[in-house]
This record gives sequence, structure tokens and C-alpha cells, in this order.
Amino acid sequence: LETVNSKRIHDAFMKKNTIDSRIIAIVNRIPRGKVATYGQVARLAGMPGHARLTGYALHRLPDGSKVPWHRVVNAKGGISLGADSFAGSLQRALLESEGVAFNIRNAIPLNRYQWKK
DNA sequence: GCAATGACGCTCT
DNA sequence: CAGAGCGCCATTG
Repeated sequence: LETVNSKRIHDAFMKKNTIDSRIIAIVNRIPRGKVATYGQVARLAGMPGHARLTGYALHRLPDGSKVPWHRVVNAKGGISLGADSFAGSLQRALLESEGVAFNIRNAIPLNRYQWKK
């Protein structure tokens, strides 16, 4: 009984881990100077309509991770983190350092910078 | 266990 | 074009 229960818990853990892995795998493919939307990443990861899961997976990233999380923006080309927050300004700074420009409304022109798989 | 809360996005006014 | 409504679901209090 003990082993069965722990196996179930282990399976659940592995499943969530797999979901995160697939999302991370996609994010890792976004080239420098390009961005992808949360929904786009979810679609490419095989779970259309689950943009929020992309956000959660990135939210759980450990500090110091090499995943280019800053290349993921929302459908409007904007940064979904608080513009005044530390992480928000960091994301913008990282993107600009890669040559990604923001328009007057603090959004990225997706027609120009969105990663086309 | 249940309600509220998001690193979201699409549709309809 | 802006805003409300709704679906989504892991996390949190």
C-alpha cells in the first residue's frame, strides 16, 4: 500500500515535470533577438489553449537557469510581469540588449520580432 | 476542500 | 479600439 501510494505520487510528479520539460524545451529553441507568446509556446509544446501553464512553468524556474524566459511575452507583445517590478524591467532590459525594440506603447511589434517556427 | 488568484488568450460588445 | 466575459488549471490561503 505504501509503495502503491508513493508510486502514484511519483507518477503525478513526473507528469507535471514532463509538462514543464516540454515547455522549457520549446523556450530553449527561441533564437536570440526573437520572442514567442505564451500561447505559442503552449501550442508548440502540444497543449493548445494552455497559455497559463507556460506562465506557471516559467514562474517555477530556479534562479540562475539558462532558459531564455525573457523571450516569452503575451499575445499583445507586452511584458506580463509588473512593469515596475524588478523582473519586469530585467526582462525588458534583456530583450533590448538582444536588439528587440519596444514601441511607444511599451509593446513589441510581433509582426517583426515574433519567432516563426 | 473550496474560493480566489494569476508570467494568458480568444470572443463578443 | 477598449473592455468585459469566459475558459483554462496549477497554486495558494
